Amino acid sequence: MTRNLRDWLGEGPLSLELVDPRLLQGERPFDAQPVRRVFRRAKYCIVEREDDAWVLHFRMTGKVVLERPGGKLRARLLTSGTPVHFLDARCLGELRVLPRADLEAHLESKNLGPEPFPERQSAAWWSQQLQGLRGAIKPALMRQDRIAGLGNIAASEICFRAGVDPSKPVHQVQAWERIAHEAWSFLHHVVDQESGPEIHYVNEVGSTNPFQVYGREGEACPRCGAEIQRFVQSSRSTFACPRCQGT
DNA sequence: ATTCGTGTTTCAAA
DNA sequence: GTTTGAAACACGAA
Repeated sequence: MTRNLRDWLGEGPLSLELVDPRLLQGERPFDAQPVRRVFRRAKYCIVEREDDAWVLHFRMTGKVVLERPGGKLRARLLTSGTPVHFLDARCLGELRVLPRADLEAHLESKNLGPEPFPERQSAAWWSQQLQGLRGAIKPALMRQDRIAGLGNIAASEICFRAGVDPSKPVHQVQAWERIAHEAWSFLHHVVDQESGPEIHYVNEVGSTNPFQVYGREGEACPRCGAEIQRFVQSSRSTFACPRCQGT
């Protein structure tokens, strides 16, 4: 979505049409200012204008699209060309606007760990980033302050691809080499595959599930055919193959 | 008709 | 310091 936004916004003047006032926090960016930069940090998408910075978070159901097929419209990003629509079914997404000078401090305050993507990180790096955590590996992979950007789906998928039991305590994990490889491989695969004018979430009507275990409770494991299990860790659904991952 | 669960983060409490 | 649970929200499915 960040890449799309970069393409769609270009470098010309940008302003905001606010539809749902709850979306916006901070300043009210209704003037038009040229776009300087669009980039991603963890799950935040940042649009820098001449004087301010917009920090977008899509939470679980937010998205930006050019055409508006349906869904709850929360704002429009207005350029000299086609407007960009911020859709958000559950209305948990947010847009924070702050002076550009404050951006660095703002991101700093989030305590985000380093990025596992797009550069490939080593087994030692993964092991080191999660070092000292008491709990299970799957929730640990979602710790934004240790490694930024992995969410509930990625954590399940990476454990599956690496053949690691999501419940295994971090300190007992040996398969860091496989985790490092599969994490990178999954992220590239999913970004590649999900690229396009609109991101489709798994739960949306008419979308097909592109994942190997996530959302596939009761279905056959793509590798061994055993039934995929669902269970809860840290109040989030985990999906895993009991045979491949030894759960 | 309620309750549940939901690609997340943050804050309080254990 | 670390981990867990609830809340913010809307809505289809159970």
